[in-house]
Amino acid sequence: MKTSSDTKEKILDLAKYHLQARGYYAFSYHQVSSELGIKNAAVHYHYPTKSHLANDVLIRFMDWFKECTLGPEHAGFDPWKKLDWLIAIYRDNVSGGNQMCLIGALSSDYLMIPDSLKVALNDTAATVRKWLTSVLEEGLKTGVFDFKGKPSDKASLILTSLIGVSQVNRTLTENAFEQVIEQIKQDLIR
Amino acid sequence: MKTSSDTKEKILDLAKYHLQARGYYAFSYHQVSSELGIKNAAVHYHYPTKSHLANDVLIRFMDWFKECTLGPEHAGFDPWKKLDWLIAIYRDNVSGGNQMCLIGALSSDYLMIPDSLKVALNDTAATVRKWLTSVLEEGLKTGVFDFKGKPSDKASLILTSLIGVSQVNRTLTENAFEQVIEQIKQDLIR
DNA sequence: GTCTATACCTTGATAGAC
DNA sequence: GTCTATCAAGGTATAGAC
Repeated sequence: MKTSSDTKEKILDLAKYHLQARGYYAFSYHQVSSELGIKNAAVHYHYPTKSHLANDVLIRFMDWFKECTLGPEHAGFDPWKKLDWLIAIYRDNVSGGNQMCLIGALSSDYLMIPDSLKVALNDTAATVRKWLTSVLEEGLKTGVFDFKGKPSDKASLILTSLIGVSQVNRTLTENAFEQVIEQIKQDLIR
Repeated sequence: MKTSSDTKEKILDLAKYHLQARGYYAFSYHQVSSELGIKNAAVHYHYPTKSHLANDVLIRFMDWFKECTLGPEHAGFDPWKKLDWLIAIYRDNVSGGNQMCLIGALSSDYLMIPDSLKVALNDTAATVRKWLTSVLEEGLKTGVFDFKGKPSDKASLILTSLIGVSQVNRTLTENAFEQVIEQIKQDLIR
């Protein structure tokens, strides 16, 4: 059965890709519509404005993130495995067509996005950071991680380096991403 | 004496500001010209295309960076002071109107910038990373820093987190920048 | 060195036919 | 749900007067 939401989902997928490849401002309806074989007006039918579209991309990601991290599978993960799960998301971004982090891609155009989108962006960033903080706290308590400083600060450091490296991976060096991952892990053991 | 390069310099200053505030793609000649009280055609006289302008902003930054780090003043700095000098650059970006790192701002539009600009961007990123690596090596040797892993990996981690946090400082939390700085320092001592 | 004027393109978005 | 047609806005860039 081909439902009406079929195209809507495909639009979200493509929009997410192009948002992460080019950022909010440079991303356009034309990119999405042409790759889908439809006209830009058809995209406007599903998502009246650009900010609606970006907002739904963000909300869908946040829902997915929450579903994963709160789900039964994650409950069985130890802190290292949870961290690796997060890293894998970013590695997929980087290797799958040099994409940036969704949060970073929208943040880099922060001055140009509407306020409503900023709210969703702040929510998403807070959700990820909060989860990572709890993972670090758990690892510290169970002794599998060993580091100085506050878990919340450590979470900010790890998250910003992941965001940063997926932004400049194309610029920095051949293999900046794996270098950063290696160092993140080195700084979690003693 | 008012030289011809007076306006040219002002254009570079403004272009740098707007590049770091909005990224390459969203930044425009109009922003620069209007704030300077001239027309966009006058800017084109000094810098024929957008990529010429961005290129010169980048080159000027790289020259300044090299001049500082190779100059006599820096020779007297210990590794902590050198690191603080780099951090201060980023802190100025963030506090001076929520600007991003110049490298990060251009990297986020990497798919849209011309190849010639990519070269200058890669050069600049390599220059900074190389310098930071040498600072970390020096600190490790003299015993003022203590960390696991390779200095070059550590340099990539620190640099990407600085780039990342100046990108998402406006998104993440109230004081993400100082949190990240605090953790970077915690991870350099034992 | 700066101006006016203009050419040309791409966007986001809307109206209305099918 | 998708189309054609169209619009206004804003961008890069050039030509030529002053």
